[in-house]
Amino acid sequence: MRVSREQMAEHRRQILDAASKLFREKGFEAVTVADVMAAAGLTHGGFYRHFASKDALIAAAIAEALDRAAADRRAFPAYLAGYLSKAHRDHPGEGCPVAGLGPAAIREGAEARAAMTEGLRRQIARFAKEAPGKTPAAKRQAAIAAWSAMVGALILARLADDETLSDEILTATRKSIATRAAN
Amino acid sequence: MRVSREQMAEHRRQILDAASKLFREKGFEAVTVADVMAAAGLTHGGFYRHFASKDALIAAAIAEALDRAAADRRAFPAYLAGYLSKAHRDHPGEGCPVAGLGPAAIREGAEARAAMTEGLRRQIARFAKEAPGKTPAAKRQAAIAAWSAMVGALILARLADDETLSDEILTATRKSIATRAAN
DNA sequence: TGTACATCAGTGAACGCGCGTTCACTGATGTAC
DNA sequence: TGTACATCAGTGAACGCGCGTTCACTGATGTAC
Repeated sequence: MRVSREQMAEHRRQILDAASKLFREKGFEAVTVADVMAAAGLTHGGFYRHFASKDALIAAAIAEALDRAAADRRAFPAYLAGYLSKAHRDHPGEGCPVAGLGPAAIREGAEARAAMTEGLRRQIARFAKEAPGKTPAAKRQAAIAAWSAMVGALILARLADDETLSDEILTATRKSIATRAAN
Repeated sequence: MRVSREQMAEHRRQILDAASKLFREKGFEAVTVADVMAAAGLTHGGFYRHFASKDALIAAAIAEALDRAAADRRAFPAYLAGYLSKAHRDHPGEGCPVAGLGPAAIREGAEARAAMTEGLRRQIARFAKEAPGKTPAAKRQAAIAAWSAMVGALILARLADDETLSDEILTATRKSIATRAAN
């Protein structure tokens, strides 16, 4: 049955939230439209009143997750500690969309990649303000290297099936970046 | 029709090579068993004489690609330059299996993840020998941080749809690691 | 070494399941008067 | 403000395609004698 405009907008938000979380946890392909709708408390048939296709949902979910991540305003040291933490490693559903969705987004449509690229730009610009270095170029270089290492370490830590090694990857990269950032 | 034992072994190699390349290029899910067999010059029906399932092929292809990558014996500076190059970024099919298959392997079976973990260990141990640092622990920490940054930068460079930004990610991370390694 | 037979790698059609998408229908919302 | 009607968000069954897997068959390989 028909629902109010406010209700429909709320449903759209629920669908995006569910998709964004499920995609980060299981990947785009392993999550079905029916899974997303069920997680949002709806049935799958109504999906197409909100999105033109699953691909459109993927692009929208990426943009949504990146926007939310950009709202994080912590200073770099706190951000780094949270990023390379066990909690973040173990909860990709609520975690960084670049690490969680980025590798798969390489093969997604133009819209998805454009959103990701914009997310990268924002993150680099944000880190560059606090990065070590005498010139703006040096700061930017340090910001890029730090961000690469953070994303890489989180992915490798999630990949390692040995917890000791996984923890070591987080700790070593965290310390290495923190040491440089303190200069 | 039946083929000789040598021929069959050769076919198995061709299947693994084709799979390893196609998976890195398009991902595990976008590549079908029929795609792999066609790339190996065979028809799909014969696949199950070689592997028990597509999942078994995925695990075998990961192990195969990692073994081949481990055969690279270049010293760190040359390896780094090749790793964070445009050629490597633009040809994932022949590139690093950790960056190309690792993120997707997080959601694969235990065998695939175990092979990846072993690959990580080897790479870290290899880099640690040449890494900067006074103690073995410091060298190992530097090796982990460098490897994280390399994998992360390659993934981010492949993700960015703007070539200028993508090149910048490669160059900035390469310079940053090289500077540290020189200490 | 040659011959007869069993084995089995590879072929291509077929099967069956899962999933994205469509559709007829329901009934509450929104609007026109 | 109240009433009649049109709209349309959501439902759940159904469709159809793609893909992993199976299977009967072929004919060359490998083996027994």
